[in-house]
Amino acid sequence: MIREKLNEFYKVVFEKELIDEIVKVGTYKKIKENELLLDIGDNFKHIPLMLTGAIKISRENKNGDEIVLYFLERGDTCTISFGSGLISSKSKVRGVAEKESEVIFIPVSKIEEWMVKYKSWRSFVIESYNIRLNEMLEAIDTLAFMKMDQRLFKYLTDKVKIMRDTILKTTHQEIAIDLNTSRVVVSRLLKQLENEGKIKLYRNKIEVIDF
Amino acid sequence: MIREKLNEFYKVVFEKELIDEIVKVGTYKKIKENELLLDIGDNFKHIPLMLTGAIKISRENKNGDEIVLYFLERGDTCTISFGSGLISSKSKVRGVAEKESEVIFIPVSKIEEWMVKYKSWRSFVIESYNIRLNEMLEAIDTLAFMKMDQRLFKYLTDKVKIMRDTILKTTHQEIAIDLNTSRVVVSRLLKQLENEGKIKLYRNKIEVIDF
DNA sequence: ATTAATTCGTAACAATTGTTACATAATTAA
DNA sequence: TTAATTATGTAACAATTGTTACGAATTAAT
Repeated sequence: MIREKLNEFYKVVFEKELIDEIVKVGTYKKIKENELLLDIGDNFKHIPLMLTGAIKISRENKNGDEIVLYFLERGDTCTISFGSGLISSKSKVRGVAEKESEVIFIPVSKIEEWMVKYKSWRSFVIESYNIRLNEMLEAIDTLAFMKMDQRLFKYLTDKVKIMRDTILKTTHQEIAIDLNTSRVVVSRLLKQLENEGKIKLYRNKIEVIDF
Repeated sequence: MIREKLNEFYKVVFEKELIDEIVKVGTYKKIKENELLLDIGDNFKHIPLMLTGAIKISRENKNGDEIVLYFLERGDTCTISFGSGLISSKSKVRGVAEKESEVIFIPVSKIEEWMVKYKSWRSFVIESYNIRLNEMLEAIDTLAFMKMDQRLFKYLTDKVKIMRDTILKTTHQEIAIDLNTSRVVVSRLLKQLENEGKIKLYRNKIEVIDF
């Protein structure tokens, strides 16, 4: 079962023997919408390989303020500091399923083991890190250079791509939390975007027109 | 010469054989203050191992707006996406020497080669990525959760640590660029910090009192 | 059906940040 | 020395973002 899923989503990358190993030690899991995969401070013994769905990765400070960093998608893995060697490190981010998702969990100990044995795994881990770093850079660009109206529209269009649906089921309050602003600000800017013809507003629902 | 420098700054980490290899293929270089190490878009064939000094890592968007991400220090390396396998990737950040620095440059091709052969190198690369990711998370926290006055003070105290000097030689304009704001805003907030007794202002010079 | 809770809209105002403009002081160049 | 350049201080105002408050519409609960 894991083998089929892996072949469907990762076959271009991994060697036959590596897939055998993944099948042996990996555990397949279905994650329900809004389910918490990992929280800040959890020290994780497994890293997830995404098969289907989408995971929202966010960050929270001590005051409880939150901000969404990026989304994980098919083929992604969340290798944000799995620690190396003996140190099993603690998660710095939160991951919540944005919709029902399928994931294979790999024990952290295997990451380094396989890095020695399999070139494809080595590339995969490094590539994952690079992708993660680029996502972080994009988040930084967004925060540093964009105003709230642009950030909001980017948030909406990003989510449309992730959800593969131009109709987003969400509330202004939820968006406000994800962008670390207030509901009133979101409502105001959404109304503005609607007046510009870029979106249409409904209760619990936003249709993104122009993306 | 490289061997001595390596032993001085990295001996706790690397195996004897690895150090031999670094000595063989690495090139030692002294970087002058304000010298550009790597620019955005450069595709780099070498990664730097920092020995002494400090490198300011920043990001720029298409409009030319800039923002400082973090500083590299002794023992650090800048492995922001060195690419894996065949793809030699382009730099997404800019690195400028904040003061005179010593660096050993390693050909990118060796990174993966040594990851197979040396456990210590494997740990080093992974650790570097993790450190980098954490720096990026800190940058994100700063941008997402702090107001400009706090960001400014953090900037000053971070720089004091890096420069190992409570007197910073800089101008308001320079700070404004690093924080992606305007000179007037920086002057205003600096004056405020001075009134709070946290800093003292001079021409081309800021003394940080409380850090 | 009535009540309660949730969601959204909007006004009014506050706080923060950005911009323009200009004056003064210090430094550098001619 | 004089003139030009650079760095800083500050006022006045604009734009953006955040907060409080409240009403209306919709949905959920009793």
